[in-house]
Amino acid sequence: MDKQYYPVEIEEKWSKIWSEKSISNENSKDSFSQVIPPPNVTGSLHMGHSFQYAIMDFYTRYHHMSGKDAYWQVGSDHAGIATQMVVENNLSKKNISRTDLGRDKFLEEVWAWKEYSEEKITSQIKRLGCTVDWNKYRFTFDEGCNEAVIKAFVELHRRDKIYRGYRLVNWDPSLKTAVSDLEVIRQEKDGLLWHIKYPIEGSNKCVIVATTRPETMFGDMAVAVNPKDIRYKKLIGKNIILPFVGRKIPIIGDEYVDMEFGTGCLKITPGHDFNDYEIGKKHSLYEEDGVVRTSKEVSDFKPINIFNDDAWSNENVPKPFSNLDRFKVRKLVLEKLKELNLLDKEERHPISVPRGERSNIVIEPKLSYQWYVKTSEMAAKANDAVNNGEIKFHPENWVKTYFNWMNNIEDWCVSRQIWWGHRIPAWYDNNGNVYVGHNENEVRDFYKLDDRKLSQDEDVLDTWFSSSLWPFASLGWPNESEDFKKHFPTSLLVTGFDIIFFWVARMMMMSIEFTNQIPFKDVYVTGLIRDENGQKMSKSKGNIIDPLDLIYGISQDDLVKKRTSNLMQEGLSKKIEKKTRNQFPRGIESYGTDALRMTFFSLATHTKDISFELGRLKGFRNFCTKIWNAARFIDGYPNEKNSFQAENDIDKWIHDEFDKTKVQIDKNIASYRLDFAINEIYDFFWSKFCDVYIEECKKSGKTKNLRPLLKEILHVLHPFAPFITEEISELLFEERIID
RNA sequence: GGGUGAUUAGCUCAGUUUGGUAGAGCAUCUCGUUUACACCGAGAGGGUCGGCAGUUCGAACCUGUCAUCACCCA
Repeated sequence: MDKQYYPVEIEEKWSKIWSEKSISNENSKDSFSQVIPPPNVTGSLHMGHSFQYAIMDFYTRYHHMSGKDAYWQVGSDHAGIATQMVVENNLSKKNISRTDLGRDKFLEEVWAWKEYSEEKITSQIKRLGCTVDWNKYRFTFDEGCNEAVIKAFVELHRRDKIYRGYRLVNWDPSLKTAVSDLEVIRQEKDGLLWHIKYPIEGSNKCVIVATTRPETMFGDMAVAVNPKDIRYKKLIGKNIILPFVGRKIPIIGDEYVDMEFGTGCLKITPGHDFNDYEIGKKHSLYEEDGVVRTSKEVSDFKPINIFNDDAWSNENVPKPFSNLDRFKVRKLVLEKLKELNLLDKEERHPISVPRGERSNIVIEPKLSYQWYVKTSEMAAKANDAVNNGEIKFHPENWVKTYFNWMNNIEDWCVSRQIWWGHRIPAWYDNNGNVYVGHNENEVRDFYKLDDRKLSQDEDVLDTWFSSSLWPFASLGWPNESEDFKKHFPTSLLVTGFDIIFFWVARMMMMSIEFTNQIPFKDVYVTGLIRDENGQKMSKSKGNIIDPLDLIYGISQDDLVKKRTSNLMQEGLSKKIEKKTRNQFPRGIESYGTDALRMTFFSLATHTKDISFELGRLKGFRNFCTKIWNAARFIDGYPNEKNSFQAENDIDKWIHDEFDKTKVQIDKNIASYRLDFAINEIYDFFWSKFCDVYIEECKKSGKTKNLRPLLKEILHVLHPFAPFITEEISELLFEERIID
């Protein structure tokens, strides 16, 4: 054995071996299975991935070693909007837009990018030593997944659980697509509340409405007051003449109006606000010849839309306000209102601004046709599975979060107006009739259509739609594959709390819908890896650490270069460089994968935010070195015995301690407390095996049990630190632990 | 507005389910290089467990309340 422990050499050797073979106990009837949360093909893997993969790999190795047929499905995610944005950004550097290329050419670019990113990601997963079978690799946009997606969509449609509707959606004006409510991030901000005078028809009086969005006044269809409000009660039924537009809009009474808020008068803009939409619908507002009326027929409801796809004002907005960006419209409206003395006052008011998760642009509610999945019935079944204990969350507390959302779940908007993704299997004829089917021929057949011209829906599906099928689609569904039969439902899902709604809940709904089975039994919910100050790691904060840099080490200059290249904001560069040089005066040392892995386990506590601190990593590298040196010491003694046999009190003591440790570790593993488990083995190995037992053996000279005991310990240690244990096993015992 | 979580040694965190002398890693200090390991060994210092009140013989842990911070939903 080398005098020094060089993790990098050892790890490269074993990760290559493991990437070229798969482990399985094919003959075992007992299956342990899990699917990887497929990483997005948007770039490379970060700390969060490595963290979760360490846990998944731990459980795969552990269950494999206990004789189960352990299977870990590997793959990656096409990540619709995210990937399309990356490719668009790359193209924009060459001054090419996606519309310049057209749909087909653009998709070729995305596929090329996918190959590039996929290569990077898979090589990283391999380098981490993950025990997956690369022959079974899947991609959420491969042929099989496409088949699954189409089948799921068509089935849902034929079961009346998917529909096309015209309503208000969260519209991202920069990406020009609808997004789901989950993809909208709300940002608290200091804003202003404007009080605007609206003249009452046939009088010289006004009502004053308070609004945070004066630019939407061109879409106003009513002013609402609370019918209990004695100030305004008598105005109900009268009309307002909308400034600039001249539209006559009614004053309506609705309990929804908060009398305490603002002036107690609410302008109703059903085309551009979700609450207003509901009120507008309730009163069935519609415009006719410049007059807005209410109706008893919901079908009469017709909101007015004042913006185009890019959130510029459209032809429903009079000059000079038309054809302007929404924020310019606001500015101009306020100016003109002031001129007309219709702006009563403005006051400070905290507002929450909805922004696109990906684009970070302000989301504009917009009326459009979209496809929706009906969720209530599916959600109820998923909830049953949690309530009756079929699916368990670890830590248990996360069920609260789960139910918090599931009990208020809304229909899921699944259509996206982008190009990269599963095309919606719907066709339209020239009369606007919609037909859903597996392909055009099947559609004609199913609907018994003549040879009328059909054109397919241009839209694609939300990425999470395909992700929601992943646990069974990746195993072969809708085909009755061997993997599906043997490994579904899966045993365990390891994922972050941030995607419980996006992913976990939706997998549960879809799985029960299509397989009649739960997708997984245990959900191991992990926290999110933050920097040493608990801050989210992000490019713009300049605090990102690449897991590979912890494994290999990196010089200060290279780290600075990595953190400051490709920054969106130029000015940040100097600040980040200074901070980085301060924090890492000598760059980052090489710690190795085993040390990183064990650090992750020790951090896998029950908290949401996990601060990653190098001190912890250093401690586990020291531990690896300790293991190496202990093995090297023991290697100095001849192999005299194949199994441990206690010959004296200290032998009995250590084996007793070892047994106790194993019991604790098994318990901790079963209850998903790898932080406890790693502490157990750490303490046993260092404080008991090394500090006491080896020292006593040295003194007494009774060293025959050292080798056999080490061998036993290596097996327990292996899922925690696979590389070093496998290397030592080979060097000392000429045996593989995992084979 | 509704919800969840956090607050413990200089730093990063366990410990709270089943109340009973406060733990780990890193950092610090002292001593040690006689043959596994200085990424080491022997030892040491360091915390009135966010504040207040209560239950109890006894509270980091249970109850109430306040404060600060973070996140989620509307």
